[in-house]
Amino acid sequence: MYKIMNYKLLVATEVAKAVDNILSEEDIYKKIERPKSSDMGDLAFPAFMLSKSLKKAPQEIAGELINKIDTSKFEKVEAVGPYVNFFLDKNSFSSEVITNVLKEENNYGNNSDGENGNVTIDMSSPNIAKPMSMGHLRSTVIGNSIAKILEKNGYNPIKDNHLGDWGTQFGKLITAYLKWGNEEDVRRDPIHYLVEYYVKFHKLDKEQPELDDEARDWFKKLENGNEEAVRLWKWFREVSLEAFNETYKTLGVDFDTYNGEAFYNDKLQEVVDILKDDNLLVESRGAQVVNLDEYDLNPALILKSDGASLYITRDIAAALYRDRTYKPVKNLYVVGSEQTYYFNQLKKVLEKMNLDSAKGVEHVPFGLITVDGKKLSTRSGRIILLNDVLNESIDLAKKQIDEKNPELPNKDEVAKEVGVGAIIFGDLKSERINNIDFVLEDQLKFEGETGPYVQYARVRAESILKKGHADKYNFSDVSLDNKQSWATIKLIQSFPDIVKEASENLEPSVIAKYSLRLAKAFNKYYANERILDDNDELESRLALVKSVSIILKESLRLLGVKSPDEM
RNA sequence: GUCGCAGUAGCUCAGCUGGAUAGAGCAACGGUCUUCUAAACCGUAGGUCAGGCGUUCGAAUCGCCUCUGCGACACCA
Repeated sequence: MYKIMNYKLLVATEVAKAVDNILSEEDIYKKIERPKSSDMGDLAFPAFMLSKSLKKAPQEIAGELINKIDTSKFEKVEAVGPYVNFFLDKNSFSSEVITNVLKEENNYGNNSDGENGNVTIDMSSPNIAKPMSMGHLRSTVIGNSIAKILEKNGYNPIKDNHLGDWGTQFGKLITAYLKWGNEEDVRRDPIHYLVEYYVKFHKLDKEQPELDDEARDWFKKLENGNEEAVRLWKWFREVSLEAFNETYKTLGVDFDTYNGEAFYNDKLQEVVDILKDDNLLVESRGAQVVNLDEYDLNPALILKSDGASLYITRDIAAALYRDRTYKPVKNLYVVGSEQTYYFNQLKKVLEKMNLDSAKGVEHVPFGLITVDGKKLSTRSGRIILLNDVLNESIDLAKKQIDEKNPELPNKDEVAKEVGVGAIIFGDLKSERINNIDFVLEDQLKFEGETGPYVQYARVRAESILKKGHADKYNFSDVSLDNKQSWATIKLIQSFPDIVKEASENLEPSVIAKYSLRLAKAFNKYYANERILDDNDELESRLALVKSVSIILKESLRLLGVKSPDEM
């Protein structure tokens, strides 16, 4: 593989030599920083830490250092106050970076840190017979992006949709359906009608408590494998999943497994047995619990006092199953931050069980979505339907296309890519832990720091490449030596670091923010430089444009956002 | 009450895990399309980094305290 030069290391080596190794190369390397402004150079060494051992002012040290440092490998080295600023050789740096990108193409930035280790990702997890809301969007889109980021870092992600497809609500649903339901309606619009029945049930059961008895009875039948109950359950599950898959298709997300809660039904007894054998299970207030006092946590309830299992029982079964099936190096749960406490408990229980993958269990929390500062809930009717938001965004994108580029061939396809891209990007661009107070107009923005902004930057790049017949060049001799392109090139060079950072922090926003920076730098370049001018550097400029296009597309791909060639 | 997360421009957020004059986008105001797609670019204005104390040569960043908001605190998921 083409090995790109590590410029930071180069600086560290030169500084270490110049200070006669008073500080180790490693220590210096860690302290090297990137100046905010490019007229202060490309890399800088702050001389503060030398002032104690040399007993001199850092300004003085910086001034002396520039005379000792071998400057031949740099364009310029200068002392500014307490800093030694290094200016890289633009020509060779640019040439090296761009040649590398064009060679690697969308593999640029790949690394093998993950050593092909399996990573299970518990994500999305909508409830059967309920609509997907904006809350599900977050888990889906964050999980999807993390999977792609991990893959680029050499891991093998396994996306598991942990469907909410079991529980007492199915007793209610079956009861309601048999009383008021209609097969044709459910076929036509499953979620809509199933929710309607469910809501009706909840309205009436206050005055008709016999409904609850009936529901309980149906759930019991379902658990015991009653044919009618199982048939209906399977059917509800199937039609719901079809509706979900429609949404997933729109979002461009797929899964490796759909092991919902029901999948673990026959695996719960073993969990209880194992906990008993390990003497971890104790009785408390009539329930079976795992004590977690030593971690300052409340006990984890494994079985209710009536003997029924709980959510954590299934999660333990799931962790056990994943442990055996995949031997994961990480087992991630992309679930809202309100469940942090719960996941602390889960992890500790798994550790007490000595599960190999317990150390790799990690909750990947994200902030709450609220409306007017209040939590969403199906019951209160404060809910935002994901499909509605996506459709509105797609419609708006369509309008924009009709206005700005009416001749565009595949308008509907592009409107979808832009509209959906705006929603996904909007969700991923800020740190996932931040809460989001939902305002529709905020979501439907296509200008400024948005997905469409990044898409548009690449569209411009593609347009130039087409007009300049870029495919006839082989870009063998790239040389760019001007100020306009410099910011863009430095960003391109940093992409592999960004990919690592995103992976280490499990943070898609790192990629999103990077893509904005690159798009912005490119737009600026585009505005100030005539790329298609026929002169010496034409080929090199096209090579740069091509590199930008490759990386913008790859960045968006890592976020799960499509990148149209025209818009 | 205890624990967790957060508090940076009118609004939404960055600030590279301690460094140079705190940065973007939106909104406001002004400028730029006979030339590569104006979903863009340029400019103006906007700050007690919630408050306090401490560590340090140096703090928006680390520690402690206070205030404010949100969330979680065993038979829901």
